[in-house]
Amino acid sequence: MGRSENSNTAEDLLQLSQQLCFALYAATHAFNRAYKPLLAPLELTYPQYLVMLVLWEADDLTVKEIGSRLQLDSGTLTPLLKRLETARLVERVRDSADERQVRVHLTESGRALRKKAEGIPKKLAQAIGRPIPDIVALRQQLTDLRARMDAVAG
Amino acid sequence: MGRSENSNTAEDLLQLSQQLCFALYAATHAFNRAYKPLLAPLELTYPQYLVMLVLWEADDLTVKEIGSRLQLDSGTLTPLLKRLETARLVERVRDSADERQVRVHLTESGRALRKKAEGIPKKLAQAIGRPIPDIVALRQQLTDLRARMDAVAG
DNA sequence: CACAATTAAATTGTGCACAATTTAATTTAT
DNA sequence: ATAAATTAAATTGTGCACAATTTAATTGTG
Repeated sequence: MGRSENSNTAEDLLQLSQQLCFALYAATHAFNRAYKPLLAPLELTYPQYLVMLVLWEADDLTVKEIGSRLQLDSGTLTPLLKRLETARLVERVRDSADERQVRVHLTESGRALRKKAEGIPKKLAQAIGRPIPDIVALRQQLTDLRARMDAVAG
Repeated sequence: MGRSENSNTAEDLLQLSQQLCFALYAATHAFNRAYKPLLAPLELTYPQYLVMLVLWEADDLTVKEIGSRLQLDSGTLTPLLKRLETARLVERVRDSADERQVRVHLTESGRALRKKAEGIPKKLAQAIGRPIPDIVALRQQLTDLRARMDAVAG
């Protein structure tokens, strides 16, 4: 109000970036809530689902390799992978060639779960309810944003 | 590859929406990592910072009111607010008119902290490093997305 | 008025996320 | 070959996030 479009003050700028952070934070939580009922039949949490997606794409990875794909460290992954092992979806075995590494591979039921998971993204896409190009563009913007943030935070 | 732009199969669509979810998830975590060093001097976590932003905008709110602004429930807020109280940034008092409610208000040092926080969004905006209209557009898209997700998940 | 239903916080329990440290194996540079 | 440095997981501890339950106060209804 009373300020032209081309004279963004420092305050405007600050406020805007705050809103972006909060919008991101809120959208992520809303997404997680939307995923919950879709993942419930598989008895997976969203982070567990991400790990399964990674393994469905490339099986038999080390904890480190899974971590680099999802930007998570062993402090997060070790207990998560133990839960997946307890659920008989994966097995964790020390690499005999390099005993520091633990290789994670799918069990038969881990591979079988993929079938049950196939319907999920479609339902979620319906929930998003936007044209494909919009989804692509938004995804790309978020990926760029992440790259910038990573560059800042290391 | 070998598929025209206008023939998105069900699989494409599924894959795309998966990527959007993951991009959102990854961008949020990258944001949190970028915030950490900026919030460290204030000794606040990002969720604590969000609560302080809410209170700086409108002081003396009930736990419920804070929760509706941030989409968080008492299970999350009660321990967080107790930590802010321990840090002497807020005080929690039962409402004498309705003893079920707890009103949260800033202390003098809670109000004073705002000065130290003022520099943060600017640094973050620099980290984002994009033109204002792009930030506005992205924020709007995320807000819309959240609204759709909330509509689905209740 | 009494009592059922509702509401606001708090509590309990599970599961990330991440910093910091520890343990053990491997690599590198003497 | 051996000591130092590096690497991969695991562990420890803090702080969300959220479902489910509990407690206590208030409101609504017969």
